[in-house]
Amino acid sequence: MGYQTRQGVILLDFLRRNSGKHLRAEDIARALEDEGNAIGKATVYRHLEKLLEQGQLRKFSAEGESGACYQLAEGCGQHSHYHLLCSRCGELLHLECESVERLFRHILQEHGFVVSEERTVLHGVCRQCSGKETTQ
Amino acid sequence: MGYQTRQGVILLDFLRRNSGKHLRAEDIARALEDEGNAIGKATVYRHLEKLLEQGQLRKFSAEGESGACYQLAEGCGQHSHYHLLCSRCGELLHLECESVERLFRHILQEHGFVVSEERTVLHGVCRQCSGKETTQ
DNA sequence: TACAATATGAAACCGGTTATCAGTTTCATA
DNA sequence: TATGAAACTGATAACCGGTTTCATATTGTA
Repeated sequence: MGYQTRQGVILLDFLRRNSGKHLRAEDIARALEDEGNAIGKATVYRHLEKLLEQGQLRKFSAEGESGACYQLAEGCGQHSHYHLLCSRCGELLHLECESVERLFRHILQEHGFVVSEERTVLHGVCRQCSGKETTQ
Repeated sequence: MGYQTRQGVILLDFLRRNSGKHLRAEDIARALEDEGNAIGKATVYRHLEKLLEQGQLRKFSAEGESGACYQLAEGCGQHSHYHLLCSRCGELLHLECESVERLFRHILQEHGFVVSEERTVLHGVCRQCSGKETTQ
């Protein structure tokens, strides 16, 4: 269950070379095509799905934008930290905070749910953006 | 700007009778049809949109969920609730928990980030699934 | 009542994502 | 090497939540 394939390698390599960016499936497919390593759309989605299941990838949907964004979850050092995604500017912030850990422990103990810090992204608006015009 | 219409009344009445539930547009349309008060899909969406603008309704659109769900915002004293998504079984759980609210307040005060409970989903593994074989 | 403003709903459309399925690739074994 | 079963691929079609269109119907006021 899990052969190594040309496409899988190409895709993972691409994600690594572009870690830090927010990639939409569509963009990935097109970029690979431009590089001369076209991979079928369906295959791209399948690999992204697999990486998600393995927790190697994060998926989130930016407000207003159509379609989900993906970002490799690798690295991310030793200390546990949490992710905050600003819906306005798209910035993914890292948060190290004892309170978050405490909450997740609480949810585990009181509600029986194991929160995966790797996969979880808190959505909202960052300090800079909430300072600006709150339009809309 | 804003005639009172049969459909508007029916929809709001339905929402009131079902406040507390998570309603997806699709479900609303079907339920009304079953009650013999069918309203066109487009009209349902239009009314939901209007209620949202007026702040009478809250919309939860989170990844992992298929389609947005709506809930009347009336009362205001009402508890917020949060979403837990189990990566194993795909179940979307609703959590009402003072601790979560406290954390979000903390993140706002200490880290300047406004967390959107509407869009945030905590990913992880639910009680049932973590009981079973941890396979994979 | 008359009529302009507004609302309705069937159907077409949209764009991201998923399912289908015949053909291809991988890899352990012979 | 050669084989074959399991796994993977990819073009395409289907799906799905949501939006737009537009001819028709309803509302409220003058």
